[in-house]
Amino acid sequence: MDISERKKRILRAVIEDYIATAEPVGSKTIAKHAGLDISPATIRNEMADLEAMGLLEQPHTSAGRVPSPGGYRFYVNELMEWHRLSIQETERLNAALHLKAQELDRVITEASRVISQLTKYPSYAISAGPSHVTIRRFDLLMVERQTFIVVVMTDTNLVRNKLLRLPADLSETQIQLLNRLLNASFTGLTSEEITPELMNMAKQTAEDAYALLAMAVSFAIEVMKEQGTYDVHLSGLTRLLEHPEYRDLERVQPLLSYLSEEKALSTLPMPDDSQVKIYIGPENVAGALQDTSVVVASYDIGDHMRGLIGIVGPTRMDYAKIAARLYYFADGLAKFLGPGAPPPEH
Amino acid sequence: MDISERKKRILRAVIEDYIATAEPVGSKTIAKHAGLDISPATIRNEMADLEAMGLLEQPHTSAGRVPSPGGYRFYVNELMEWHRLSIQETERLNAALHLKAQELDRVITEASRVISQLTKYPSYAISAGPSHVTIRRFDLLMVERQTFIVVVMTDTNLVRNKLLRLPADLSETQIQLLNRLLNASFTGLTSEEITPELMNMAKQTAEDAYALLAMAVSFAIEVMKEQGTYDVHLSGLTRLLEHPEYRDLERVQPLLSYLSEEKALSTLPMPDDSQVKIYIGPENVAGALQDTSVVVASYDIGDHMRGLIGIVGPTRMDYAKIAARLYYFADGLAKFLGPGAPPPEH
DNA sequence: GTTAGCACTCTCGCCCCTTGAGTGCTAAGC
DNA sequence: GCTTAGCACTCAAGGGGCGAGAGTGCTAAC
Repeated sequence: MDISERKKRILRAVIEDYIATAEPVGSKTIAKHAGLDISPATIRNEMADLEAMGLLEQPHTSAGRVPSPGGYRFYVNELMEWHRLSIQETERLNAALHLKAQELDRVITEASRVISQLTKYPSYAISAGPSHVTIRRFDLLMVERQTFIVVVMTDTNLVRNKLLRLPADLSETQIQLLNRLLNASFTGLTSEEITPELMNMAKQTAEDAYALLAMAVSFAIEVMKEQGTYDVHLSGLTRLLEHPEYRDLERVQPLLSYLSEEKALSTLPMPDDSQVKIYIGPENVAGALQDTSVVVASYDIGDHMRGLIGIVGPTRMDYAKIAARLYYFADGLAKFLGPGAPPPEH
Repeated sequence: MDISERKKRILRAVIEDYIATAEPVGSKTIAKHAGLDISPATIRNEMADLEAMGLLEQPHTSAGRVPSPGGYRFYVNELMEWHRLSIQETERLNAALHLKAQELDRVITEASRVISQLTKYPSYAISAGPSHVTIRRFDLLMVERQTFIVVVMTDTNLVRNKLLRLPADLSETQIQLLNRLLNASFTGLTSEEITPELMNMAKQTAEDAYALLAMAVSFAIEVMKEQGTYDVHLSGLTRLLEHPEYRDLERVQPLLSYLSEEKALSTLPMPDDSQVKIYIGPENVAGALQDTSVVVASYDIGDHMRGLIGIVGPTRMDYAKIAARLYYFADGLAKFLGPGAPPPEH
């Protein structure tokens, strides 16, 4: 976009003032801004130009100017200085990152809660599993007659178990045999690779105990599928109400309802490249997000797994600060969960 | 309370009309009620009496009457006819109860979601674990050098596992020994009964492998503790906004914020006797619930475990219908999860 | 190209008025 | 002595009018 230096400075002043106050910004306010030695009238002319370019908007004739989504976009792309976290801020974030070593989904939940608290916006967190999980190891345990435990471990080091009951009396030897069969035939395969033919072959070998084997395998498939799917979590929904743009019930309700729907969460932006992405107003696909912005950071947690953590808020938000915090936080999470991470403590 | 038959009929008419319309009820409206052949003037006199008794209230001088919390209480205790579910309703509830056989906490979540949908109020569900869980069985599996899986099964038939890494090279024989030791010494004990002395004794026996044993035991304790604690879940928070009493943001916000706090959920009513309990307005202890009512049903799910499922809404609610639905639903959940329940399907 | 001046526009808050619903009281009726 | 018609009174809600204030666009001078 071809735009004079002065216009840029004015645009930036308008946006930053509006971010801070939530009130339309007039020419006089900008004129008072240090560093800009021009009269309100000149600024008015410039602002009219900026409006014509689609970077500013007027709520009504006699109000000040407000940034348009396009204006925010231009600001984010070209004008914004990436916020440098203060020492206090990094300390707060570090403290928040001291999550207890727990199951992955607990970490996700907790991270989301914390980010929501720090940013004052609702936050969502997603852990996207790897696309190709395989089972690394099976263990079949007999608890008592007709009661068994199957334990599977994936190549992503996840261990899951299930209690099985079935009306079949099997000997210890049969169990051991079955165990060996499972480990020989069904490890290292993705769920798609476990075909009916394969199952049939197994049936030949372990006729008596086939029911148990089938249950163990279908549990394994379930675990692999579960790993591959997204796990989304949302926190701090009602923080929306703390922001002036949502003082009006008519305006919040659709957004609240949208965000409380489980399935809606999966329509939230989920970028799979870069580190911090910003979606401003109509850049969002979901209809209910047309007046909101989403800032989301993604991070690598090793083993082909990725995580996302983001926030949802009004288009008027301090993108610089929010993006910096998310970036830092995601980075911390990556270190905490990622490839080189230390084993969980006890 | 000593109160004439006619007053009762008027009170009931007021309450039921108010429940249906959410508007203060005037004497004329009541007079038109079939079955009451008295003039508005007489009704006005009676209503003034009912107000003096604290059963009705007037929002302002020239408005109709509105039930007070005490009025609702009297209605619930003495006037209300328990709603009989229609065939359609039981069918809807039955359909909703067809939950997939899954982990307990998934069932809880799902049940809460469904009840919220059916009642149009936010719903909470709690599974209260038994107070004395013990471990029934340990299994220690070696995955590879320095990597182990510990599997524990409680007397409530819950199976949990954890992946352990520790810098100790143990032989298969050692593992088996440890396994036997664990099963001999640490099964059948509650977490309190696992004393430092007991641990010390174990240390003597299994010196080399003590670190692994200690980790297995502390995991077991963790699992027992987890079982004993409450697990609370809330669904459909934003449904509050669908009700006219919450059209005002000032009024909803505190309630929404209260209910979105994780820890606040544990201050929700959790009766441990009877089957359906109703808490009206100020009968709730929590400050944020002074203007809301809570209806909660409890049910037995065997093994000394209990579940609760309840809803939160304005004091103006159709107690008869809501209570009947919760009762039916809780009953269904008890059958589904309870002592005589069939084993999970596959 | 910049700026002072000015008329114009539009929102917001305020006051006032009307309307309508509902009450309590009084006096008459059964 | 209870019931009821009649009536004056009260109060919330909605609508119109008005002034203040903020900000604009245009014009003309610098």
